[in-house]
Amino acid sequence: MELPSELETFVVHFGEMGSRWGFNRTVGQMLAVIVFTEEALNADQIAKMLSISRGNVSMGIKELQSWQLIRVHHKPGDRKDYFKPAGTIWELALQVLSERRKREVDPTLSLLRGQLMNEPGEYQFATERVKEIHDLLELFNTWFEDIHRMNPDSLKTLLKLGSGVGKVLDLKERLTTRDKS
Amino acid sequence: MELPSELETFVVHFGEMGSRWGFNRTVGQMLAVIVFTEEALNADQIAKMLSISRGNVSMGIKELQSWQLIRVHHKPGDRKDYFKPAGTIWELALQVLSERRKREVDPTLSLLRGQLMNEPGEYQFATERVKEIHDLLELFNTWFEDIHRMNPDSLKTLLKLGSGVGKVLDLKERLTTRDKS
DNA sequence: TATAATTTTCAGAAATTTCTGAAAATTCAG
DNA sequence: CTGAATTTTCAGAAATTTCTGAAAATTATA
Repeated sequence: MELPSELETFVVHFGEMGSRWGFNRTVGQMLAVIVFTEEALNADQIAKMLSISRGNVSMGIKELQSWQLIRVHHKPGDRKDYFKPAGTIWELALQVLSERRKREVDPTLSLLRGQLMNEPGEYQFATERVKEIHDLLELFNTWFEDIHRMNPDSLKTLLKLGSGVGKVLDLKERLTTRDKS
Repeated sequence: MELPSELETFVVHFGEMGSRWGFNRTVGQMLAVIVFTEEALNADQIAKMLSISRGNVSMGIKELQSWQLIRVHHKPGDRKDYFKPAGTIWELALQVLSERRKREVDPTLSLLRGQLMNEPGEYQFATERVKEIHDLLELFNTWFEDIHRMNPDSLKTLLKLGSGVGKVLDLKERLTTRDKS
């Protein structure tokens, strides 16, 4: 199992990108070979394709599993673990977003929450900023949770509509605010 | 200008977070002191508050400016540069998202685009994945661009609605598809 | 249970990133 | 212009992250 040179560009690139997503270059490359290869791959194959040590692959696999991006498969009569993507491209993308939200937003949110509990109000200016950030993240969080539950097709429709949703909202407004006028 | 110990927790925390957003710990801490402090700060004050070198502050400022997160101010009779956040918390958050999109999505998109041009179709499986990722990112990109233009209030409304939008869409569907039936 | 196959761990090495601080460059007032 | 104030640069040092590979642990087979 060689890394086809046609794929090399992608693998290298997704390595670079991976490091922006919260895991390191090698882990990004591992994800790339797993996603772009049709058959499931075992650890030795991955090590060989990327010219990295077996131990490194083991750690990378653990990382990708903690992100729930890959899944283990077994072949009859073979004791090795084989790995495949944990879903379609669409599902993987949502999963990356979801994990990043968890790692980037949640810890901040709980810190801010805690602080707003105590905060006796001495640093008024700072406290106001804390409140603003808190509300923003909370809003984002519930929105994302909500969105994440939608089935892919509705979600795609929604994305395609973009800010066009604004217009639909106006429409809804006109239709549902009889009580207000 | 001392760093009030009440703020230390936040500054440290936003340092950690900063490194998840694409800049390093120190740059994250610099952003935090600038955002949480009411008066504009100069480079020496920032260096002192965070106990880092003057040179480091200079580099951090450049970074934060490249992200368009801070802005320089001047005081009459004072030649130093003073820095303030480049907008409200809401605007800063959008700006961070916007820059991240630019740095994480755009490069991948152009690589994929280029590849789909050439690609004579030898690695069918991989090519399909390339196409899927390409379409997904393209969809996300236009959606974000669209959304980014909305004024904060409409955007807030939209976020609050969350997947409730789905219901509104159904409503719209029923109201606008007379032509189809 | 013994042993062969496989995976995981982790100490130290290698690579990368970040930081310092002195020197160079820039800016501005007189 | 001159020179003091300020900012920027960047080589090397320090800190951090990632990687290797051999040993330990685990798992499955016979």
